[in-house]
Amino acid sequence: MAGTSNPTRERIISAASKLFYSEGIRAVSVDAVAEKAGLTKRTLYYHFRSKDDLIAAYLAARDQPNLALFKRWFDEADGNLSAKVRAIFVHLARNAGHPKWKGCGFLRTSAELANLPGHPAIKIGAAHKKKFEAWLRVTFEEAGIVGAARLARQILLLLDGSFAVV
Amino acid sequence: MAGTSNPTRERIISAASKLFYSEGIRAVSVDAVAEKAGLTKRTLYYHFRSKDDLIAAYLAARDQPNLALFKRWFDEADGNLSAKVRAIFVHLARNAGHPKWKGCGFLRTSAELANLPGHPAIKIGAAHKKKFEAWLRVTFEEAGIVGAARLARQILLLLDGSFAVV
DNA sequence: TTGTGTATATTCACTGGTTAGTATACATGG
DNA sequence: CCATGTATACTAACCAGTGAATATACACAA
Repeated sequence: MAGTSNPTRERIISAASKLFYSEGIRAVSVDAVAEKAGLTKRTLYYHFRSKDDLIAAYLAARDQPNLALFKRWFDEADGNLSAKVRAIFVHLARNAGHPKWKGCGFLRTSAELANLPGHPAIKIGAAHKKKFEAWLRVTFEEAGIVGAARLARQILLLLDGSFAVV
Repeated sequence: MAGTSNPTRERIISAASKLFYSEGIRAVSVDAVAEKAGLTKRTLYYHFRSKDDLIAAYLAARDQPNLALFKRWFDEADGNLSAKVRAIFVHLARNAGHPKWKGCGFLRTSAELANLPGHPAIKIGAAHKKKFEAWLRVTFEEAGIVGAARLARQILLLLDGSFAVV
């Protein structure tokens, strides 16, 4: 049931994650994911109904860790609120210098699936963004910032811009 | 020779433009482009060496008109420099409301081709961005803005953020 | 004017390879 | 014996790119 961590399933998601992120979703075949995970495509299809399901699971698995990472960057930064927000961008810039950096997985996925507006993966990406924006807004509100919602929105805009590659 | 406008070639690019932008590059087959252009795939391959060539031509064809549009939005806006910059974002926001809006074609293309770093289309996209940033910088410099380059860079960042979909 | 050659442009039919997804059988532990 | 999980081997579709033939147009010689 929900929450039951299935090691095989997680191994598949982990393999998919690496391949989908570095190569792109449409460029990676289900066979390639299965091979990377060390099992057969048929086994993969036992754990996932379809490739679309796998894509959705890939993004869903990135959701929490990604948010947690951002929050950690924020929390662990010294200084006032402004410095903490800046810390997120600084860390991001550092990551972007890494050769494996390929931009935001959520943004890239939604770019690839732009012709499938109802795709579950796109909904997951949108929800991810909304969660982060909401967290920012609440954080600003608790700090007594006026126009917290507006500021959160602007920061998200800048963040998406930073995420853009090329 | 260069500059010789070939109507068939342009018809193909026009068809490719519509399909690539609305559906995504990898989701659109060469056959589909040929059919949309009202000719055979083989004819398409007479005018373009490969699909990659066609992709590059698609982006190259978007380069000048896109820049011209942004400049026009800027030039035709009333008010001071700040208002003129804001006009770009206002127009963009209006476009983004249109149902056909799918974000920035250059960004989306480079997202789809992220696994092919040397692809000519990616270079065209990068050059497009650089051109616009350079134009912004020169415009700011002529207006006597201090830190024109820095400001141009920041605006581009915001712009990319605005372009992001989802 | 007529015939002929040549470059441009277009088509039909095909190949070789890849892909998402499946039918079926085999294992293994409770 | 049965549920869970895994593998082999397949299908049906799709797709980028090609070989070979054909049509059109224009230049130039007879």
